[in-house]
Amino acid sequence: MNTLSGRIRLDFHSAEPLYLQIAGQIEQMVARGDLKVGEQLPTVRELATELRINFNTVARAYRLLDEARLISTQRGRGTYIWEEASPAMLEQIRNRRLEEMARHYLEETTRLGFTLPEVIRALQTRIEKTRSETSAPEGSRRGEE
Amino acid sequence: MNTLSGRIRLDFHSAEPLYLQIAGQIEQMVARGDLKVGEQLPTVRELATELRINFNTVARAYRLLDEARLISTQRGRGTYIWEEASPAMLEQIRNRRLEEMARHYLEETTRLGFTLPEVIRALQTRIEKTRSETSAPEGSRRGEE
DNA sequence: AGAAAAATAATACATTGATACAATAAGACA
DNA sequence: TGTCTTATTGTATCAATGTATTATTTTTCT
Repeated sequence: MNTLSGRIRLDFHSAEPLYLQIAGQIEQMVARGDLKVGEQLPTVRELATELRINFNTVARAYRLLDEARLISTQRGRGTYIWEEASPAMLEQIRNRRLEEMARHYLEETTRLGFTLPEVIRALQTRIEKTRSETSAPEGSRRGEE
Repeated sequence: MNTLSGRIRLDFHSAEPLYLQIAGQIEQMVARGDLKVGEQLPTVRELATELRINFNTVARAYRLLDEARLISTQRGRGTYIWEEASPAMLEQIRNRRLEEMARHYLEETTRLGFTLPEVIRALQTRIEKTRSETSAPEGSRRGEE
């Protein structure tokens, strides 16, 4: 039995979609401190059974919160409250990650003995490859809506 | 305590599966020469405990590298860096790593919602920063970390 | 009413974890 | 020395988890 169970109330008559109701209520619980950092949420199937809805609807709510960096969904493991729940810090963290990844990319490639031109070249190649992959096929994308 | 312990970093938020992260980082170490031919890797359970994951996930990474003839897994004995890893093969691995690093860099940054210009910009910034650090000699920057 | 879009559900899938198993090594003991 | 037992190693199988794709239902708009 998880913390969430029995604490989410769905209004099936509401104009607000179920997945938004779920996401909103979880958001509130985090804001109130009812859900603490690192805490595990019920699985999509558990919560879906509780609420008598399809687990994909719960998954959609989770994905929304995941993209907002409020929770962390991990395939095969479960979903957890994100370690950094502060909205103010998010942008800073995000930018720091960008710097970190750039630094890491440079460090590791040059440590392998590649020259700067080679490293940049590899990135360009990859960019072009990604372009042709995402434009050509009948694209399934993630960040839609 | 094995060479690997404490040198593999997992990102549980990444879209990249854990077993691929592990395999990739081991490959990286071999390409860098941090892991030498014949050297024993930690057991699947050891490494799994370190990383706080299930040992089957480590086993999967090992199996991947085993199939690629980079390591040799032996039931009841342990896993070792493959004895007959030819220089040509190491070179191949090295190039594969370059591609992988580029792909990973792009994937993770765009997953965080950064645009291509932002990503490239971050890399340029980092390059310049590195330049000024290495030319203005505060020190022998070696391969630490 | 009919078409388009959004929300929800159904199904198949990939990743991770739990558990039991098989092979090898190491030590005990006759 | 030889064999037995035990511990340690990777392997196989299946369950549990979130994800992706597609279909169906519901809502919205004209």
